[in-house]
Amino acid sequence: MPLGLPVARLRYACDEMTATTSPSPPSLDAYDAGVVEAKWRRIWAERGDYRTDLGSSDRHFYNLAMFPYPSAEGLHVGHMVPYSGIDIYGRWRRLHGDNVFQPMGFDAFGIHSENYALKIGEHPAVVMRRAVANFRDNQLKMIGAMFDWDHQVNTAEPDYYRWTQWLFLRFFKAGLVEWRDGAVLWCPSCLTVLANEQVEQGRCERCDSIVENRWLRQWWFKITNYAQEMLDALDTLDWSESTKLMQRNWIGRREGARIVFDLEGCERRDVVVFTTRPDTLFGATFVVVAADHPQLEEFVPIDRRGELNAWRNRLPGPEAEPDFSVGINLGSTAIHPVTGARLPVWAAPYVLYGYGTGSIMAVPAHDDRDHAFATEHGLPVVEVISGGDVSRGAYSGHGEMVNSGDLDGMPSEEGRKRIVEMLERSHRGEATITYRMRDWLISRQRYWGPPIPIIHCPKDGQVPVPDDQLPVLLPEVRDFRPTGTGVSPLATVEEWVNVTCPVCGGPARRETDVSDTFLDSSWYYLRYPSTDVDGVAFDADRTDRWLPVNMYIGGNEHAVRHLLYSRFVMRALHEMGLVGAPEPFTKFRAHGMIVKDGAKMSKSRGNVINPDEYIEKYGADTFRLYLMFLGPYTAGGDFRDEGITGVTRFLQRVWRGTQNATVVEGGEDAERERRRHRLIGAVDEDIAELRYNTAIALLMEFSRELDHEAAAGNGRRIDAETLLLCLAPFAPHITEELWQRTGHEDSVHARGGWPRHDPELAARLEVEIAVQVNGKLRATLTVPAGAREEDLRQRALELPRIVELLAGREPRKVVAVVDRVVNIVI
RNA sequence: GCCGGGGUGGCGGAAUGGUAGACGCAGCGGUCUCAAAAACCGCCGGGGGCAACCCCGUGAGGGUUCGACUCCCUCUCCCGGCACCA
Repeated sequence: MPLGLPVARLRYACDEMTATTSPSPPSLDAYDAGVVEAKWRRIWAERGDYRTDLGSSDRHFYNLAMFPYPSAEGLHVGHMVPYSGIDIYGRWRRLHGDNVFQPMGFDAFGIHSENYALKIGEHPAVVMRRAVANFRDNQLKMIGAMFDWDHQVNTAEPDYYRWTQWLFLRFFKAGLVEWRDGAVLWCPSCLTVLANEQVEQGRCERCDSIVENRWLRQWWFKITNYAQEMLDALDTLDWSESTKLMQRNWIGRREGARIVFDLEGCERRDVVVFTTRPDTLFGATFVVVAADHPQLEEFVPIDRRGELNAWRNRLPGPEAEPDFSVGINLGSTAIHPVTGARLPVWAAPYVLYGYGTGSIMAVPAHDDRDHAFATEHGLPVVEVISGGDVSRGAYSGHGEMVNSGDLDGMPSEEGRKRIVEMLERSHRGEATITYRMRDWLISRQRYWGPPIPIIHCPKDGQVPVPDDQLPVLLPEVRDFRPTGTGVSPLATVEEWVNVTCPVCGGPARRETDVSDTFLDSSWYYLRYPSTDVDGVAFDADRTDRWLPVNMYIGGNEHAVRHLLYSRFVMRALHEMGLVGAPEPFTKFRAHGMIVKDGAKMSKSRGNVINPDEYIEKYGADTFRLYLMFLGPYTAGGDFRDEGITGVTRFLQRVWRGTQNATVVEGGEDAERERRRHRLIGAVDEDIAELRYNTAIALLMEFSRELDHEAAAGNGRRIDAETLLLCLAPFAPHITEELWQRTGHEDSVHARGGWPRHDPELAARLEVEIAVQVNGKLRATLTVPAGAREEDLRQRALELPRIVELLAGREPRKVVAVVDRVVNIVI
């Protein structure tokens, strides 16, 4: 970098600094993170510093990170990111005066724990209790977060799942639960059904087995009732845009039309199709019904049913790559609703029963899949929108209509409206909206979950277990292995299954499926504030006071499932009048994922980094700071520990600098006050935006300057205090110790303790202006802040270097920007 | 394939359209020391020059602008999500 006089001066100043820098006074003992951290964790716990008064009407702030799924492996480094991140945010809010509630719990039910228990041959309840104790006492408590352990939650304990069952019954009574047959995805290894969100590319997300299609009677939550509301409400939420976008895509709202085609040659009289492109109606050359359509037999002439069923039994599974050669001509005929043309009716797996109406009008000229299918089976392709070359492939853009009767020559966007109007007039169709999102399948044929609180009575049907008989305890069974027959292992516990019907008193059987783990976690944030209230899932007063959650941090891997289910549950409860707010999380930020060698950390990959050893070796403060300093909080990245010594040195400097900064009187120094106010303002802004890495960089810079000043004997006490307060959210133990050592009796984390920031005092008096010639830096200029453009121009043009470069030429133009730059164009 | 996000020193990363590389790691040089470690200080994108300085440089190419890492277009690679959704 081209540097002139200022550098020379800087060098000189530093040399001087070297001379005056002396080792720490002998009275200063060495910083021992282990001792300091243990001491303060003990004191905080004894004093109950972080027990929240939930009844108080103070400025409340509900600060939450997604709770962990306790597994035998323990928490890895990646888990510590959200917990450190939320704690920094919570401590910062507390310093700003909020009454912060920051609870923690355990998502302890579910297939993951159960699979592990099966593997090691222990009971899941035993494994779970051990894992929870390890997570809490050996790991979570070690990071020095201000979790309020008086309000922890464990979804696998009866005092929690009692209310999960209660919640199920509220939904049941509100008509939001259905027991119905449906095509479900079945994992042949986990031996249970999966929600479609739990299937990735045709494989089970837990065990990677190829999933199968099954037809089972199952419990469903009607989340699709809220598709539009949940989509609309996204606009009101302060969430990471990427997360909102994923939810929008998942909900998948599509505008289009339903169109009726009469049928001939089969039992069924007509078929309704859904299309997003009604403008292509004239290009429909055949109709396709989903291969998994439950009434497919009705679409085929009676004498061909055997053939159809034989074909159906040979279909490839759901994991197969799209194969457009698979299809069967059903032999019946569809009548085009406008032209009256006779179109063949086919069945194929490329059409899905679960979306739209389960049947389509195929327009091979303008849809890639229809084009591929038509090519495979020799079906006609008719172009109805110009703009592409339909002999080579489908053209799905817009254009001018052709081969469309009276509409020829019209832009297709316009034709779309005209065709819908035409269909509505003749009652052959209507404009409609369809969503990609499906209902939530919550049945699991497994053991380790809350039994669904329903009793099947031969006379009264599906009868809810009365509230006063909750919880339906999960029976202790010796053999909890999944059966693979489509029923849960609970079905083998005869004395548990056989009950009397609450309505008629006759013999009846319990529902033997348990509910999806995501149901447990869809309402845990409602439980935290009320864990100490008996007799209700969540106390109305507490809930109104504390919900919605003000800040929620978690991984984007839960962007659709957990966050969507939670929103649905909250919204439904709101509509039932049970909670005041329609949305559970006002603000949500996804943290970045820490990976190791480019892969997600997991035991199976053998790349798990255990945080315990780092905390043991460097201390929790250093570890927290290091994780936050790795990069932008919301970005994530590869875990390396090469840089951790930088943080160690930083804390050493803080330890030394703050204790040696003793100047109280005569420390009025306008320039240092300016620097101090700048620090407060900048750190404040950075924390608010979760820019923890840059906040730490500012603190490092400040601490080095303070350390130099302190070593020279003129470090200001007020600078030390400011540094400690601004650093406190990141490094809670060391700052508390130093706060005490520098003569304070209260806590550095006391509510409302954040240093006052005055933006005017933070403003710079002098600024350095870049002087460019044709956009290239040629000199700099130091001027009073706010100097006018005219003055900047004049001063710049007088600089010797600039005079030299101009060599007498007259500048064509001189651009000046206050406090920034002067650009001389020649 | 579609929808997002990104590509900046040896490395992690900073930069409201205005001095690219803050902060940190590693490296090099130094202070201290009998020595080493620790700690502290300095240097640290590439090239040229004795020096003053000059040229090049934010994935590639083009554009807008007095001025572009930042805005626009095309391409490319990486990461994430969705994926037979009509």
